[in-house]
Amino acid sequence: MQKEKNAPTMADVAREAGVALGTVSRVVNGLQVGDEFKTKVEEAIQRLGYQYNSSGRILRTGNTNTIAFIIPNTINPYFALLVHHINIALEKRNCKMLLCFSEYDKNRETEYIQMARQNQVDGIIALTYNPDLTIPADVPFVTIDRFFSVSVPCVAADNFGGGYLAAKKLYELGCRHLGFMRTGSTVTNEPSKRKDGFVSACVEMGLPFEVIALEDGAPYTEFEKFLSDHMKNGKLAFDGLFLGTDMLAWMIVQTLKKMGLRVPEDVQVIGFDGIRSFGVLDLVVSTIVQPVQEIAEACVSTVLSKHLSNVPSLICLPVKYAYGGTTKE
Amino acid sequence: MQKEKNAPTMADVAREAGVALGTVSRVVNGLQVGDEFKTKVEEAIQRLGYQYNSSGRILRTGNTNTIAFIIPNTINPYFALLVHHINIALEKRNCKMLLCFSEYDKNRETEYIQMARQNQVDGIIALTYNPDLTIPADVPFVTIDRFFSVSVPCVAADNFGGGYLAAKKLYELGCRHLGFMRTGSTVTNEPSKRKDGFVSACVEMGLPFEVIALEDGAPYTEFEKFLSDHMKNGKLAFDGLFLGTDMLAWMIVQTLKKMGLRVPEDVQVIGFDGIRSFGVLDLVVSTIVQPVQEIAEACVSTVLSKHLSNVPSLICLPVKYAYGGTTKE
DNA sequence: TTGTATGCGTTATCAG
DNA sequence: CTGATAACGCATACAA
Repeated sequence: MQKEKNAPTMADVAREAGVALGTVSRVVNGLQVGDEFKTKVEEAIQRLGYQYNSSGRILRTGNTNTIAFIIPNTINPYFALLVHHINIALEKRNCKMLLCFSEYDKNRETEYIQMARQNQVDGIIALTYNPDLTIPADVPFVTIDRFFSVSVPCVAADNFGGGYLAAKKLYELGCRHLGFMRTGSTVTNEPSKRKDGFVSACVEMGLPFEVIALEDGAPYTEFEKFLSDHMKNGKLAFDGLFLGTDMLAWMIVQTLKKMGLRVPEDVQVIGFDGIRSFGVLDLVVSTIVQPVQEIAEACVSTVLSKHLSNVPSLICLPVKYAYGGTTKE
Repeated sequence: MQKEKNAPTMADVAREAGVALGTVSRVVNGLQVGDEFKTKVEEAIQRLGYQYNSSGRILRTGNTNTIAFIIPNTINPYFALLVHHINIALEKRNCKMLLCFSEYDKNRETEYIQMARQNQVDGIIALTYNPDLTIPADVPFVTIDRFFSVSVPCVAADNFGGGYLAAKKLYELGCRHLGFMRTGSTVTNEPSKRKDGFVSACVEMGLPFEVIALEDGAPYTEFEKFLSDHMKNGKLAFDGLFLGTDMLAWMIVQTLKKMGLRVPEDVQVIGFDGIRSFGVLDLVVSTIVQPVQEIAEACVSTVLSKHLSNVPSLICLPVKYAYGGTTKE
């Protein structure tokens, strides 16, 4: 494009219209210009097919109106949803999104942060599990689901409340022996609190419960073993299960069915996230729904706020329960 | 960031290191520099925390190493997969991706094309259903699944072959009365050929078949009506169904089950795309798998090829059948 | 090999 | 209200 057949510049337009360079700039930026001049310039722009060059503008103003968003990938439906809503929230504010896929890779994350700074982004939003990520001090930085320090705002769903709600809901639906299963990063992060809320509710209600928490990468067979270890005479010890994510919940439902158990008749299952099949159809399982849109809004408005100093360091947004076929209703 | 506390520039580094501006540039770009000078510069860069400013470089060189990718959204799992692989293919070539979500909106598409040009991108890859999109002549442009003209390369799966394969496969698996259902854009595009391939195979095999093709946005109830119209004494007229996409296939499977039919015992179902639940688990339905990675590779290598003139105008990549639980196997 | 100087396209500050 | 001109940060052709 511009590289081959060098594109017309403001100088070209000025020459074509018979006005000064500055006047063209003023027309392009919608500043006060005499009607006569304005039309002359606009006609010249049409004739030449002029398009303004953003690098010139950025170089001069230092303003990119761009936010980098660092996320593992877009394959995971929850991440896809997040990307979607972050983009909408940014567009609303006339901002572009520089999307960076970390693929859960530590080095990629730091490279992308560097790249973002080279591109003069106005801020960075990141969802990362990297325990020792160095956060640049000179660019507004907001994280999702992961608390670094009070100087780095973190936006997250009310994970504790969600866990609490799941246990309460299972009880309401008739469950009397609960189980929690999850796989997660070794780093303590906000989603870890799902367990805490669950345990807290169980203790409060005086319900028996068990917990199995595996590290990311642990073989799924360990969950299967956990379940079969709790089978007696074709009956599972649990009548209600809460899973760390919808994905795990979905996998567990398959496993339970293979074991000859009926969901939700024999075991009720609640996941976490609020994933729908194909992104738009029914919920995959009964679940605690993350307020993705609100999370995105909070991230964007926080990262763009002029004074990061008087912004809360942890923004915790309410979740809710939704029926998705794996509970009685 | 750089906006607040203006970041160090090459001039600052040069001053700090006691060398000339050009020397710093040469060090940064990895050109031949005397060892002594080189270390002096590198130390200065460290001390100042210098990061090069990409707008300066772009303005000077005209080279962005960026490709714009225009796609409806990231919610649809197939699009998510595409984004994933396009990004990988670009990274491999040291290119960045400028991701643009059209949300199926005509105006957004043209705006994004304009934006891409303003950002001096080296090329554009687009998946669009806009019938009358104006394709800029001065920037390499590659489309996915949609043929515009011989001067605009189009990359697509072998949709005709996929439809043909689906019909053949259903026959092999014992089906003797086939049905095809799809919903799609009114614009004739590559995916439209899925039907043609299917019909072609049916005719060739002398199999009875029926086709229902609705426009995008048509209510799903029309498909339900189509199915119930073909029920006689609790039996469906079809024993094999081929659907335009995995999403539709999945929905139809739910509907069939609600109608009291067993899949695959009573009706076998094949979809198109190759979607996995949560992006990484099992296939959602038996399906014709799109070669997403190859499509992404083809798009990227085509859009980056220096001489677009001697590039094929339609790149058609082979598909394959995969079992996903909705066929007998 | 290193230093110097110019220009990429734009905005902003001055004069007129 | 408009015209001329100086930066912005960088790569590079040319001079030393």
